[in-house]
Amino acid sequence: MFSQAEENYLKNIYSLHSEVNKSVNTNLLATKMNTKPSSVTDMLKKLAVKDLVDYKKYQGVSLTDKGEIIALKVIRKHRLWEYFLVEKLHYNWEEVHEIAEQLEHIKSESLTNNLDSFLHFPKFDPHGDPIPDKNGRIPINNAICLLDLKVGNLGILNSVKDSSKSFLNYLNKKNIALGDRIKIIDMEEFDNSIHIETRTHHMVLSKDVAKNLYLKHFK
Amino acid sequence: MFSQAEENYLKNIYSLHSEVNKSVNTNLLATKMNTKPSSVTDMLKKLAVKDLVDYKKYQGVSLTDKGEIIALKVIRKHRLWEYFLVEKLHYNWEEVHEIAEQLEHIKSESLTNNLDSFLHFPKFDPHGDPIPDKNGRIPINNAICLLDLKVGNLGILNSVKDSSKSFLNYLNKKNIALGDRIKIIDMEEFDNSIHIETRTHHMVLSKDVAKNLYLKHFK
DNA sequence: ATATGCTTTTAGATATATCTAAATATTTAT
DNA sequence: ATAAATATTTAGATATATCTAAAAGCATAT
Ligand SMILES: [Mn+2]
Ligand SMILES: [Mn+2]
Ligand SMILES: [Mn+2]
Ligand SMILES: [Mn+2]
Repeated sequence: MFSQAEENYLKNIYSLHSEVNKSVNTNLLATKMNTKPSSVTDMLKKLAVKDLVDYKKYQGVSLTDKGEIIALKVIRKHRLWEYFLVEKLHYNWEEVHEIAEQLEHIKSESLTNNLDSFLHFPKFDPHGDPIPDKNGRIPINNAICLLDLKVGNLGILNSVKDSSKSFLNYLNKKNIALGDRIKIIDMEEFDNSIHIETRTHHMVLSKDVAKNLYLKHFK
Repeated sequence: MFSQAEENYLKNIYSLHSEVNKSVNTNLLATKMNTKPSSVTDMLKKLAVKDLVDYKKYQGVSLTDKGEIIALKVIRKHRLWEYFLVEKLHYNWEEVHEIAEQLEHIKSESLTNNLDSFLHFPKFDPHGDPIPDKNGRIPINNAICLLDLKVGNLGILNSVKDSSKSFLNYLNKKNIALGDRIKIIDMEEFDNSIHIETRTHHMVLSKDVAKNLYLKHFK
């Protein structure tokens, strides 16, 4: 039905849209997808013709209902496969995103749903991201970015925004994992670095790390 | 490393080669791959440049060692995924080939080997075809085509050559499955149809059916 | 309100994988 | 041995997805 390239555009438009909450612009999408703005423009025209995105020259792009349905299906497959890789094949959380980038494009509704059932309908992937159900519904996730908390707040690490090997290996090295209790000891105005306390350690995280950590149940 | 198109050519050259036991010709490959002879010629040139096939104009094609290694990896993945789909996701044997056509192109050696281990290193796929191990070794399978047996011979259905939905649904309807005992009651010279007896039924199979059935342990 | 710079689009090129139609080589039959 | 039939390749076209370089639109700062 849709090519891998098209599916990747839809997926990335979806995820940028949920970050910026307004129509996504060409350069941002190009950066995110590691391609050139001119390539993005070409593809957006094509997706617009297929009624998958709303796109007007120079005005940015957003998904149509039809486009969002496709995006959510790809995201559902991506996260289900990641869960499979960790739970059944014993991969670590830093190894699975790359492989799931391929598996997310396998076309078979029945495969997706049978996999879901085999895994007992998991609600979250190994990075804490919610898995859309077969109707495209996602549990709302009110986790808050570590950067937006205040000194003294306490929370449980709920999810990571960056699923790259390099970021997750950094967390591994620092012994930080999903579910960890994190307390904010201090925030440095100058560089937005954050001094935190976990159950076992004290450490200072840079802004670039903190912006990818999302917490829940804080107070 | 290699595109899906290239992998599909290598796989099909491999399987035709093991059928005809001489270099594979353009038209045969075109028919098998549902494409045109001119497309085949184009691709063979490309594969020859990459040293994956030996190809001389008008002389047919065969795999180089390098090409055979790739082909066996694709076949290994295809059959492991088929086994997974049947054993873990409870698909029927007629449903899995199509999905495996996609899964066979996922690129990750570790995924293939972890899947193999998760499945406890199966030796045969749901159609009775041998699964190459991680070194590309295949258990030799001396099953014999039903067409090549004689009246009075007795055997166990070992594998099917055609894994298409339509053929396997035909076998389902006739209540024929791998492992069934089959005895040859009569062979009709005129149209090569074969009268067989299973544990429960008598039936007549056409030549087109019989040529896709392979038996073992006959006498 | 206009010039400057940033963003976006267009024009034209490249690479892959296909196709149809025409040309050429090989095989087979007379 | 030649002609006819068949198989294969070439030439030229199409579709997708990308790129670079140049042109055009938009935002904003003086
Ligand atoms: Mn991921
Ligand atoms: Mn992808
Ligand atoms: Mn198969
Ligand atoms: Mn394939």
